[in-house]
Amino acid sequence: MDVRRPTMKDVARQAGLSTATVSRVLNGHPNVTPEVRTRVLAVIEDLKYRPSRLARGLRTKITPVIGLIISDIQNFFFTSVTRGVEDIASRNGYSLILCNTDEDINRERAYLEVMHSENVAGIILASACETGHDPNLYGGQIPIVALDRLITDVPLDHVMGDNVGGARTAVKHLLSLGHQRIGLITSHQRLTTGRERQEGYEQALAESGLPLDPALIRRADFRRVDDSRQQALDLLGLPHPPTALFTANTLVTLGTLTAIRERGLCIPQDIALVAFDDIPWGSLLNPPLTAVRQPTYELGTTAAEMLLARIADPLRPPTSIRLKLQLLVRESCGARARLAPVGEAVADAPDVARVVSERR
Amino acid sequence: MDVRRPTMKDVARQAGLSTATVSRVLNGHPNVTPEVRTRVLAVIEDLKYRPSRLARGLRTKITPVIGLIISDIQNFFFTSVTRGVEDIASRNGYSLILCNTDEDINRERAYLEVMHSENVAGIILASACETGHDPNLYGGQIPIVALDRLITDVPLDHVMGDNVGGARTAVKHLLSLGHQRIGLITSHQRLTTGRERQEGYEQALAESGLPLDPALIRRADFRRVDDSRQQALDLLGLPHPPTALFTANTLVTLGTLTAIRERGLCIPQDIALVAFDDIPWGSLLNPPLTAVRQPTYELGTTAAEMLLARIADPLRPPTSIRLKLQLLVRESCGARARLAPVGEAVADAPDVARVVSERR
DNA sequence: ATGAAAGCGCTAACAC
DNA sequence: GTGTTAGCGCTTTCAT
Repeated sequence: MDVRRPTMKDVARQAGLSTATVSRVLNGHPNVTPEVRTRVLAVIEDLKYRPSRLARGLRTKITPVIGLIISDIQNFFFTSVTRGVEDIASRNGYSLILCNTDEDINRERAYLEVMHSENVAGIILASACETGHDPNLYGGQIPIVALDRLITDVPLDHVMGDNVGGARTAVKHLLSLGHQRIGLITSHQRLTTGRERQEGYEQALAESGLPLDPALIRRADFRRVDDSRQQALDLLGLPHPPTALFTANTLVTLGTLTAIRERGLCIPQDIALVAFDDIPWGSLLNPPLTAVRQPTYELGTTAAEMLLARIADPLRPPTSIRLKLQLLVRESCGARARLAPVGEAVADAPDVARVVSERR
Repeated sequence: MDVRRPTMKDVARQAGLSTATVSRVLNGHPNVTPEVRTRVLAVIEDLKYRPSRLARGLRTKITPVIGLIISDIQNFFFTSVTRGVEDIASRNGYSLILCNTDEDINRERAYLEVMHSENVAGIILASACETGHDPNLYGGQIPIVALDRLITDVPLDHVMGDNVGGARTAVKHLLSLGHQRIGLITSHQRLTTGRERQEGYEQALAESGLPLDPALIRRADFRRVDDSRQQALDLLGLPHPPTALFTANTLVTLGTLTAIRERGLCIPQDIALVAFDDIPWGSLLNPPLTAVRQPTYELGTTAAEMLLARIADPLRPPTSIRLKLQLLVRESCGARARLAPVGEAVADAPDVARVVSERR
């Protein structure tokens, strides 16, 4: 048994042709007799020949692979985005290398190095930080689309949600419910997402003429659920505690819910909550979670399409897309959830979508 | 501005050496003067040179990449496994290509083709089916470790949880609570996981001398949450409905919980539930979820280590590892959760671990 | 329409 | 210790 994988040479020999012709068949070149073409195909089938991407990539300098670098593979936001990216990629003949940095800038760099040396066609990147990027690694000849997080020190294409608008709507919802003291638990300010969501929070308060109480704004290390929990406990333990909470990302929401539960508080009687980012189990919580939902899958497809466009035309000017978010109001008693559009209004969006929810 | 990436030749020229020497430096070869070594390194730094993995791979026939093929990237089970794989991989200088088949055997094949032609060092695979694998694709020269799901038609290494034992313990727990009519909602039987968990269910009943009521066993298309929901509704609507439910995987659990909620039933008063596979939000549900927990991260690290071992020694006999599972009993009132070891007892496992849980 | 041959960037004998 | 050289498997002129 021959342990060696068959090469193009083997195919050529067995078909009594040259490797050039085999290559032409493989690449759908016009100048090939149908007769020859079928013969080559037969031999390929027979030998179970599979072209080496390595060799091809080395020669052509292009590989049909795109890289996706995310910071938390456990986060529903990113896995959902990934599916979007993947669908567009595979539909266009690209395969996907997915890498998880765990919010570690060094791992991010390492993976970028890998992708450079693998010569991938393009990269979609949710960077662990906003600035401090080596232009050589990030601004090189390989196209990069920044996902979810703004990168300000290198000119790139961007795809992200309308964080400010989403946060503003979330807080306005709480305001409309009559809350006057609304706490914010967010992440550190290294990431634009955290800052933008805080911006939305502040805008909403300002628009209602409410003062900003710094004591109600907390930052948690958003990788450590326990830290969010602690911040929430602090907030709830204040002499004059907030009546509502806005949590700026999934991990913070998790920690906050844990804290609320520990304190034996009930939502919404004791404390109201609106979360940024929906979660798969949101409707099963008690009460079901009200959240600003990002169009995660579309974020993924959009980023992938943008990357493909840039691969096709490296010279097009950098573009930036903000996707509209929706506030998903789940009502525990009303047997329904309301979907309210959010952020920069877009004409073609439904004003209110209604989905039947669970009884309780 | 030179758009071309610098090559080894460029480095060699600028350093006044041959490419062979540069290569030696890069690969930590002994026969290099320290003086030369530092000079080369300086030039590399200066030129921002990065070796091409493509060329290297083509030449050496090995690439420091391992592939992980999973069937559902949205599933916590797999993302957690992925982190385990990733940690071991990167610790050993490998990068990870992650591919998502969406339970589609054709996508699985396509990705395997990709990995073959990328010449990856090895593959960890959660296959979409038990049999029907092309030995050419699955039994070729590239090492494969089967993860989570048994592959019976090709001899491979296996790493998976003790499904039978886990399911048996789950059902025994329900029996110990006094339940006599226990429903099972599982997946189709194409996958060994579903069959094995049913096996455990049946064993537990048999050991208690209870009859098997086929009406209480339901199969759902486990990709469609709504199907599980429907099966659960059916079960709950029976003239003589079960008093407890055992759900065999996460998606089924999701559908079942939705159904229970729709029916306005309360756990555990109206219906008891034990799930196979824990979920991140399990402790936030009301009541918190009792589940058989798989050691997901360890499943990943174990599979990766097994793969590395096989890469190092392709001739070692195929081995199969079953990891022990634990029943995680979360009690809503008792302010604590109990961890009971499950499956083939292993001596060094703690008998009972206690974690403080939330008040309610 | 097909073949010969060069070369992509790297490694590994083999010389010296 | 360092250089020379021959490929790895493929694509792509340039001939024919």
